[in-house]
Amino acid sequence: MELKAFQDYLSSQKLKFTRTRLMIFKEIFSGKKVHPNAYEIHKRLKSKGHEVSLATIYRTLNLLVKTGLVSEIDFGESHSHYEPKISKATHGHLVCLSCGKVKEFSHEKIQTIIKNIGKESYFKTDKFSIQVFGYCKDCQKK
Amino acid sequence: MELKAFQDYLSSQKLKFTRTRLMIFKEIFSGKKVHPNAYEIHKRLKSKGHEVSLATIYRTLNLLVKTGLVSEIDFGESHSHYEPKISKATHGHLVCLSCGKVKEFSHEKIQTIIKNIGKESYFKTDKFSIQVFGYCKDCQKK
DNA sequence: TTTAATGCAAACATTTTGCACCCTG
DNA sequence: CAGGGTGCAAAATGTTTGCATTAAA
Repeated sequence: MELKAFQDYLSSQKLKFTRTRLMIFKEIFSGKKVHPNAYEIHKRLKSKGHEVSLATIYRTLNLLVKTGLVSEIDFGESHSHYEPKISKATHGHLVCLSCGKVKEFSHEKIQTIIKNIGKESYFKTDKFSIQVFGYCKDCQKK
Repeated sequence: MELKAFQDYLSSQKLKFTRTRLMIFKEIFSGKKVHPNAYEIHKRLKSKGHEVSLATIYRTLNLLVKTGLVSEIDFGESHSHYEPKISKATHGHLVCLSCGKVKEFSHEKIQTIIKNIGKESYFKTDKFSIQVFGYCKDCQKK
């Protein structure tokens, strides 16, 4: 599982597996379908009585992104959000322009198409991100 | 053409069509396949002898985005890039992780697929963006 | 006990804003 | 000439970094 991979990465780099890193890791891999930003992680940990500085949260997030276990995503705001890269199938996000809610979707066909587009341009595709902006079911009513 | 649309928007909002706004507009719609950020626009204008403050550039960019004539795009950096929304066909970007070069691609099939994904979720799609990251032909050689 | 991790505050980078003065309509 | 536009500097945001202290291994 992912925690093991994180620990392995840390020891391979002679880095330390600390309580703080574990808490941040858990907060992202908590299973809830959320895409927290650094501040939200900070807030959630605080509400559980864990005072972790924002600086450390940013440092750990960068570490997790480097390991490849976490993706940094952009919802058109001025800050980044983070999500576990558990689902092997690449997925995109439906972002509601009214309430900000985010819903994931996945579609293998798109993945195939994009790989082919890359090939046509002699471009070696590493990863891709799709953000779809619009209005969710609830907000359309208003 | 787009300049007319910009002028119409300005007068409809009782805003003014100034020399500065025209220069910024031209810099984005210059026809070159570039996706400048605010600072690059500033630099390019300066090199032509036009001293425009960054604040004004940002204000004008926000205005152009609001009119719908310009799109704000994100290449995974800490700042936004801007491009004219001329091409009716939605397109994505191939962003080289090594040299930063950006190449556009378009694919109607993806557009159709995404519209359908929206429908399945009762999500009213407004716009979407696809960024593909990888390595361009030249950088693969290194 | 050695080396990395953390918190804090300061530094940074990008973008926005308040205000005095300037220019367009 | 009235009301919006602009430049400037300061503020606001989000993120990173230097350094002294703390804690893994």
